[in-house]
Amino acid sequence: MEPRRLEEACIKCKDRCCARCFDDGDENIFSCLTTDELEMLVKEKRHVVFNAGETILKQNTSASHVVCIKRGLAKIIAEGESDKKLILRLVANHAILTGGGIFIDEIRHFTVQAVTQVECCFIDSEKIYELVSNNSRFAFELLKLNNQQNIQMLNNLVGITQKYMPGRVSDLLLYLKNEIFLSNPFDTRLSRQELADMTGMTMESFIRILKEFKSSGIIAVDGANIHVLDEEALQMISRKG
Amino acid sequence: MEPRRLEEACIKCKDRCCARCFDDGDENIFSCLTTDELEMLVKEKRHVVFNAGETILKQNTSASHVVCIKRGLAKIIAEGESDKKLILRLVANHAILTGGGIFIDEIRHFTVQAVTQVECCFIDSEKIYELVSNNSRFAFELLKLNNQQNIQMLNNLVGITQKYMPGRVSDLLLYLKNEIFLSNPFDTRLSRQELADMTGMTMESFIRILKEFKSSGIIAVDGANIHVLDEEALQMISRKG
DNA sequence: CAGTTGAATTGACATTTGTCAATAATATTT
DNA sequence: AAATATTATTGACAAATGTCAATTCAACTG
Repeated sequence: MEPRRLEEACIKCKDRCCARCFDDGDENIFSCLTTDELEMLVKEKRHVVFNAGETILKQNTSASHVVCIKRGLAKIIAEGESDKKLILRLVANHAILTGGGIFIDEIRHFTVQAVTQVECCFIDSEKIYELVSNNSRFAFELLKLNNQQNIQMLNNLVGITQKYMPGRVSDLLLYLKNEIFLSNPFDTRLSRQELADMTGMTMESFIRILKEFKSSGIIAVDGANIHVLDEEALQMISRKG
Repeated sequence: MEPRRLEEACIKCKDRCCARCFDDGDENIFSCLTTDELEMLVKEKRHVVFNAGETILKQNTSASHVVCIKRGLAKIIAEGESDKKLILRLVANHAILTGGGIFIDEIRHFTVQAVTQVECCFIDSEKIYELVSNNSRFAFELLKLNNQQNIQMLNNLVGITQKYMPGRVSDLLLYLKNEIFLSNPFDTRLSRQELADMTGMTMESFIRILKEFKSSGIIAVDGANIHVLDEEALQMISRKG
């Protein structure tokens, strides 16, 4: 199957692939929808595949759609002045991306870019509004999602402002291992620059910390493949700052 | 009138002081409530006055209530390891504080402390849940509020990670002038340490930048009183990083 | 009012982090 | 495989920021 490009309508979705996709898991904010609501949600959605490196959502564009990631890995980037970038977090499987400005200014406050090939659905924001209006459990779920992101960002903010680089790198490694890849030698698919952009430091500094960890026997590194050998140590370093 | 201390039930609220308070302004998330809903919300609330310096909400305690600030100024603090603090933002007049963990873990993710004397109301979280369930416009407003805080924190994160100290101090001064005090010579009521804690830098560094700005004629400083003389310059410094 | 306390300021210096340039490694193209 | 790009690594150095200690200033206490 060849990777397809932008904006192919999800014709094959007659099999309700999305409905099923949106169904599974307890974490799923769509699990509270009735079949009718799910049908409505899915009806006019657009199923799109992005190749690695492609931009899924662009910061500062208007936000008329919500995106659900069905497969693949993407990075959320806050673009600052000049060329500075901060990667806020990675998103995988069933993540929902509202662009940050939904309900307010309808502007996207960050860019989302595919790390691997990403299969996702574009859903009209109107549908989300409609669901919030008609299904209070859904509103609840959305609030929950929002708050989770808020807390994650708060922790990020505190970590980045209060920890030295080794602590931040530890946090990143633990995050990748335990929250994103869920396996131990894990293949980040990310360049050193991108990893550095997740910690708010320069690539060179990041590489140096990584090297220290490597020579201390805390991790093993082979290219983009990282193996955490001593998680305790990482946690210690994370705590110590 | 003597300042009163914790947890005085709002008996004098027979005059519906809060209903009125919660009524005014378009920004108010309660403006969409019916009279009945407002009565319900206000009925068992507790009206509390905190003196300057007192802790209104404490991080890591359980979050059974939402707090509405009716009068005064408070600071929102993320407490990190050791003694490090990061002041996330200031809240005044009609702010609603959910503690960050509402709908999720019911834990407060930050501390709120009174800067001036603060008059506020404690409302049972259950009531908020009830309103979200029954009034979709309210759910909407709450989502909006959440997203606003999210965006603000995002901007904060980007600023703190990507700007040098002069840029961060500029941002702080503009924030205080244009979003909190809304007047030009403004009296921060905050110590140098607190101002520094809003920018993620040490007090000494903060003082040095302030001194530079002062000797450049960009601001005039007299104790906690700050006068922005050249806002253009601040904006320039903010942009330049 | 003298004495005491805590905050604000300053200076000297150490540490952390970033910058720039060179080199090595890896991937991509021809 | 050679040539070319891109990415990763390293080193030397500069700049930004933090730390510590001394001093000044302002507010409060008795």
